[in-house]
Amino acid sequence: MSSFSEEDAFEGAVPLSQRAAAARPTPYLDDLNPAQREAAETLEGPVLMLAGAGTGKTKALTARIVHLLAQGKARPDEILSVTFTNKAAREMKSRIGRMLGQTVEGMPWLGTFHAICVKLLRRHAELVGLKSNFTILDTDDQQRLLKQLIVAANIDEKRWPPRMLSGIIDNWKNRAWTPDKVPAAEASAFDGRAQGLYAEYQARLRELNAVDFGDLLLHMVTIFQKYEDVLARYQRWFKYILVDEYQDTNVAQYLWLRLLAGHKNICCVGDDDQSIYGWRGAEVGNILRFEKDFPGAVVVRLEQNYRSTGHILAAASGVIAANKGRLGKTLYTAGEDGEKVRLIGHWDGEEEARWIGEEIEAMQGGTRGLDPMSLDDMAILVRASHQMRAFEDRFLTIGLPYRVIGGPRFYERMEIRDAMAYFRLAVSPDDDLAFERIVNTPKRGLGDKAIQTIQRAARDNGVSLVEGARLCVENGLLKGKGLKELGILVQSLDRWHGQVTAEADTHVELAEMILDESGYTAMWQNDKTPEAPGRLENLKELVKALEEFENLQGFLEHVALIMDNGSEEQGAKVSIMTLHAAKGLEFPAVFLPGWEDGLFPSQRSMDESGLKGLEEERRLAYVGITRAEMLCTISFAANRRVYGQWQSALPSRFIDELPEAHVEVLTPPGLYGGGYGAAGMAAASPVLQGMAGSNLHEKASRADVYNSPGWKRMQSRAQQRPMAQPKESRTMTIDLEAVSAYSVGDRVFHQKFGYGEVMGLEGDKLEIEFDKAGAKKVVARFVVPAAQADDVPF
DNA sequence: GTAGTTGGCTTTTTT
DNA sequence: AGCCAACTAC
Repeated sequence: MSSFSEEDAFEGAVPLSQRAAAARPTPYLDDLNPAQREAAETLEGPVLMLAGAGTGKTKALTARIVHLLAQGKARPDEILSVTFTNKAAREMKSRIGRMLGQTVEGMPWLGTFHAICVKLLRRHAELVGLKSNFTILDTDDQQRLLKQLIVAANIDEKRWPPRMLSGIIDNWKNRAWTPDKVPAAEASAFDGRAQGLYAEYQARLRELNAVDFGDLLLHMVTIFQKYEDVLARYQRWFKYILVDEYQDTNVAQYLWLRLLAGHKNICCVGDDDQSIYGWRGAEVGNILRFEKDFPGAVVVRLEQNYRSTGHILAAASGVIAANKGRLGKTLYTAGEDGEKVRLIGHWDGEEEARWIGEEIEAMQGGTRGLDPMSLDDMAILVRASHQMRAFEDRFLTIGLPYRVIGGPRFYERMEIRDAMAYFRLAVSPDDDLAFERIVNTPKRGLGDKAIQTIQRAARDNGVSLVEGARLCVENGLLKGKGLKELGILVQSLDRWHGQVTAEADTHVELAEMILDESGYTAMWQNDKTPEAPGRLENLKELVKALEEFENLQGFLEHVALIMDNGSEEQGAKVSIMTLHAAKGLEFPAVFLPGWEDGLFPSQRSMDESGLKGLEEERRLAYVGITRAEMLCTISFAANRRVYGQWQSALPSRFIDELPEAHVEVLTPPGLYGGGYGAAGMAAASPVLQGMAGSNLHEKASRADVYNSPGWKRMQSRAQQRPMAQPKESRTMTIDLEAVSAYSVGDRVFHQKFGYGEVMGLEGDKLEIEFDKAGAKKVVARFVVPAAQADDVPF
């Protein structure tokens, strides 16, 4: 064994790390600050590590694990170390590996709650009526199953959509309520039928030998509560427990941890100020209650921030201070104050995107007075994903490379899920959900009626759908094309299953064969839609990913839990993502657009959760600001199109909570008269309502912003830097005229698509047949008459 | 059984 | 506005 072997540690042989470190017994503790060091060294008893943003908690956490190992307190497989995401687990693994100077194969219990629960549940599945080879359903499978139950129960699925039911059930599972434990107070949910449907759903899952994500934890909690011997065994086994992002734990996870920890050595790491997942069941209360739950707990505060400048930290602290019921931390930095947080207001969302685009280009070129910065070092963090669109549109037109983080995941794409369904069926022919998914994909002439026939045959005979299909074929219960095709499908499934078992070919070849013989690849090859080539590409990637696994089973096992994104693209790009997706990340320069009341804080959040919701939004603001290392720019727009309707809004109340001393106001008076914050806007707004976009400067109201240092600085800068204002008003004029400016037959030029001819007019959009790029509908202001193409600055 | 059309909904997201 | 799901017309 080449790695840190379990036997070595167990037999008492001195591990390499320890031998090499004989002179300095704990080199991994050397560069920790006192708080980090205390967190890493307090091994016995409950410890709460309150780690503010950017205070090096992962460093402390990894040092703690290394310390445990080096001190011989536990073997690598006796440490339970839980994270929320696979990414976090991976990072932790690689950091421990780096610290130890070797790979960490001996830490089988470092992983996500779900991954660890799968491992445990496979061992004890029979205790909750499952077989150990149960399948894990994702959200999509779950909802389709619920829909079937809703339809079967004769419930109007319009009024009571499956989505809602799945939400209710997830919620209950998050609180560790099995169907029989749902409190009476909740009985009215879903027209009073949720509880019954929940019970039915669980029964159906058991029939299918399947679990959903929530079940992974729920079943384990059930087992631990019911079978003391099983629990005791794991309590003894896990000598030390570590939990990352403790503020994000839900009730089920909390119970799971408490059961496993007993009253022993548990170290929870988290930050109550960064709890932003309340809406999916996270209980901030868990971290707030820690000292009560674990008497004698040592609380260590990590407050020295290594990420952000003084002004940025002060601004973030100022905002979060408005929240009640915090454990309380004071972040400080030994570094410089740096630039103040910049604040700017815009006329509308498009202008905001335009301005940010220009700022990014300026920063990239070093024109902002700072050193040139890579696009990789900049990020735009938005509250809701639909806000990304404005930036994508804008960046596409100016040719600024960007990447969207967190969009639809690779394994959630339709073609991948279809392919996976085929693989699942090949491995386990009784996977009914997979069968339903692909039985008519590609089209085999098997519609609703045929599927009902198959289902009836299966149900009547108490067999799986594949067997039901076989019966239908044998007894000629279907007709024509469908019958023939179904016969072929059943035969193919038999053959593939045979090969999985026989392992005659490699699984990669088998996978290719399945996709080929099923006609699935051909389906996309014959598809003329623009996304078809991409889908084929994804399928290739899927097959490539298979190579890293021993066999199909192993692959399916992993994929259910590890929903990673596809390959990383090359080249420097600006990142665009939601605030939620940004947690845990950091960037030298961060843009925080859309700080308007109703959007951020989100109206919905406040309506649904009141003060609690508002406070979570505020934590989100805190998370956003603390992502920035050097430069943080907050912006808002007076007008924005929401669901197709123009709406005006006031600046976010969080803007008023920013401590003035740490903010520089950039708002150009041409656009906004007011000082900053809601008060200023309220005054400026009526004026703005009446403006058509052309004469913005004349109508702007005067206010104290003219006297602010920020404005003075702006003015002095206006000459060095082509600022938004004069250029914008010109572009806006083009906007308004654009619709009428073209007629059918005009030759036009588009930044990205090149030259083309106008074929039609549609609102503010033009239908253009581009010479190279083909037919497209393009917003009129993105094109110019072909004759002017050379001298229009985009 | 499929293709085009209309109507409702719209935060955040990991596993 | 834009997306998805369900419905209606072939």
